[in-house]
Amino acid sequence: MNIFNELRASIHRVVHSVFPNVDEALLSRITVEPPRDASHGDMATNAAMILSKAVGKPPRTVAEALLDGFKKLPIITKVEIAGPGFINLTLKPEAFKSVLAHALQTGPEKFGDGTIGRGHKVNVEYVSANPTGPLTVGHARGAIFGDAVANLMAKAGYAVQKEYYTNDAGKQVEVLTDSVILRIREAAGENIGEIPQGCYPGEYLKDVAKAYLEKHKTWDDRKTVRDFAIEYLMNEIKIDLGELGVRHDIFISEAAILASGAVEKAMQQLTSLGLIYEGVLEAPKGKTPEDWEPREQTLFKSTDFGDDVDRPMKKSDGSTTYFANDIAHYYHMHKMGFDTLINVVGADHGGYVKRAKAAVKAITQGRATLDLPLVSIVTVTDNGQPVKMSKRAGTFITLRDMLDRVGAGVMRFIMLTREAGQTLEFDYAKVTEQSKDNPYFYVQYAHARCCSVLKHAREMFGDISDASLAKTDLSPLERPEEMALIKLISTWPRVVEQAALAEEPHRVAYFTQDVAAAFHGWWNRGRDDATLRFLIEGNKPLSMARIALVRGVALTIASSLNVIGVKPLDELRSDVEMEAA
RNA sequence: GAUCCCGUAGCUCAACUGGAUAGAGCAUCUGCCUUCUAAGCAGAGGGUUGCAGGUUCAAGUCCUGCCGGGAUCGCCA
Repeated sequence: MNIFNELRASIHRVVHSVFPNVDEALLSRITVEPPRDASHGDMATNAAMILSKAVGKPPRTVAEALLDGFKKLPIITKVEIAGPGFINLTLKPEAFKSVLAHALQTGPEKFGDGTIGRGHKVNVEYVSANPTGPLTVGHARGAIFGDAVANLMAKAGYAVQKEYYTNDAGKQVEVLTDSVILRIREAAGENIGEIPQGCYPGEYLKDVAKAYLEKHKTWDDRKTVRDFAIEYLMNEIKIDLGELGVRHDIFISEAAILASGAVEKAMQQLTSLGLIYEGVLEAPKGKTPEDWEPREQTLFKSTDFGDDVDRPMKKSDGSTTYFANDIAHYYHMHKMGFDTLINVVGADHGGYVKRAKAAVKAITQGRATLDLPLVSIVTVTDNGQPVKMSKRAGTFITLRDMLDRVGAGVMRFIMLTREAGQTLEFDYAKVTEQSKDNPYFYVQYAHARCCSVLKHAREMFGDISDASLAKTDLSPLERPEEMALIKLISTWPRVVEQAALAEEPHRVAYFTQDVAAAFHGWWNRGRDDATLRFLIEGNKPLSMARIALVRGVALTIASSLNVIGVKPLDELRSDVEMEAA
């Protein structure tokens, strides 16, 4: 139930009846949104300004013409023309209250569910870290972001698949194999001296070696070592992700893609489209690599699709480049029925975006689109001081370190309080502080307060199940604080839609804070003004209506936390770990 | 040299993909609160949105050119 969309449809109907000649394209530019300034009413539409040119009249005149039609809409009580030609609409309070009733009926799981996705299949690929070591906090941010985007799109009505693409082929796993063999020899008593340059120095590989020796006697077969190491490390990765609450639907292996001949098929497809040729690339200008020499190689004509230079498909040793393999992978996903592909990558992949998008466009002949949201780095501090890196892992702070320190809930929430493209400072002291300055705590506190009120309410009035609250008469709710909350709650379905379209889960985190802030504000008013308390003895109708609203706040917070992947807490006590999950 | 990301209050960040007077929190200042709804409350000041042009009814948002920070630049993914 999304009153914004409903009202938008009504307004489009009115516009169409007044100006029958207006075409669909123009109509689609007409928006209905809540104005920033609440004194401008509940909703504002730009219809008159959009239509002005096509109709050939100034905006305010167009607005006049639309006025009567808007006034006749049943949920509208007031229509005003304002500013350059905005039409401000005031809605009946019942319109918003019906959303609250609907929320109580549907519950936290379903409230806010949208239909814009129309069951369209979307593949979201994220994390996809190489199985060469433990996940870092950087991976954690990508994992959390990707997971939230996937949840968000699923809630907006898309059929979402969460994918982990395992880069288990290529040079890095060979380096891994060398490094593990070294550690195995070390574990077997050999003196290996310093870890040579180019090998992974991390001590976690000692564990791999030890586990290997428990199962195998020799290590002269590289494939056995490699397969063992990959499986071992992938398993570790899955354990970490599991504790973070991230569970992928599907793991696709690069080695399997290669073995299946998918790369050859993709190459054939591109060749038949006339997009593969043998040629020589120019050296990059400015900074020429020292060992640069012109070389003829197999190139993909990505410049036809918006890229800056054509890209090589084969390495000098004849094997395919990672880019060629990725194209095969994307093509594979497309053939599995996904024509919206989202691939969450680190900000260091910025230079990769154009060519990847070009490739998908080319090989699917425009039938599929690829989005590559870039996730920036995380700097970890404790009280402003840089946090030491884990020795075990080598040079990174691991996801595990952070998980042990603050828990999954804090990580998931805090990492979504910043736009993905912005670097994020994550301060251990700040994010675990129990004060209103910590957004995680602030939101959980609001939810816990709601639960506390509901507990008292149950003692006072008995049955306050969602089913019975959904039938409660909400007409006693008329204070500004109450209406503000009701209106805020009713925007949740719209937030889901907008955030999903923009692929920006941070908006959900902000929304959650807005709801919490409004609720805390209402609560605080009750300290000074006893008539604003939730449970008023001797006034059951008002109390019940307020209980319904409190429950509505709680389930809206729960619903939005659900998208973020955070478990809402029913109570906070200082002697209890904030992280209950 | 090229490409991409970023630049908003003293600080950390928002701003509903072009809407009205650019908003929160922290910090600062001024009041209030000895309560049972602990982890405070209410209010105030604070801005040429890096700079300069352009597009239009309307620009933090789109285009062009600069300035500054970061990332990347054939055989790592």
